Amino acid sequence: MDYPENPNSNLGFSNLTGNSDLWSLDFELSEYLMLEDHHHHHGVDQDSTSQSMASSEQVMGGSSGSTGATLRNNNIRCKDGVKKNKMEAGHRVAFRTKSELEVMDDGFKWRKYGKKSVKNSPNPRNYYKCSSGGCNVKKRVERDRDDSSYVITTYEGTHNHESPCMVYYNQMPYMIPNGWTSQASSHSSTP
DNA sequence: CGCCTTTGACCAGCGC
DNA sequence: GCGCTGGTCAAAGGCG
Repeated sequence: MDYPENPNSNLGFSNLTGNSDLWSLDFELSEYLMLEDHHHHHGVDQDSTSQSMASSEQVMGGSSGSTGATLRNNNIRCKDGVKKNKMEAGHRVAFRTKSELEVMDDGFKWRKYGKKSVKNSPNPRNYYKCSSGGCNVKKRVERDRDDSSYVITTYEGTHNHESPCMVYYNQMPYMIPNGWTSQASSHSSTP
């Protein structure tokens, strides 16, 4: 496993191509959100994070406007925002995708640790955490309360390890749908 | 046998 | 201070 050093591999969900069936079903990126004080300018920076969402913009731009991305433009808002500074551990990104499956394989392995129902929403919210030891990345998945066909996924934190199964295609990280199962227990770094 | 989901309890922050 | 809401824990069970 000798992958080139790629700084933006922390995101994990960088590029979604039509390979993964799960995402390509109705994958349609209506909206992305970046919280934290990580204010980015409009398409100026070539930062790793912006690169990932740049590819996201391609998806949302390329898809037909049937969904009306701006329709729900103010639907999702950073309500929690930066109320607390304790979680400076990483960035926070929220995606709103159209999919029947709420659990999308982004190349990482997650362990569910909680489920709560949100007020004013008929659908519960699921809390996941990265299974890798020492990795504190958390993920929050809920369905849009207006359109239950949409799924809002919020990533929080930065992975301190590579994606269990990621192949680098040209310059872009490229994800394989579900192949990580075979090498889940490669090494245990925690004594 | 190990890892994962489930589910209620617990806790902390905020508003009133 | 109390209640609400959201986030996490942890025990117990399930599945490969």
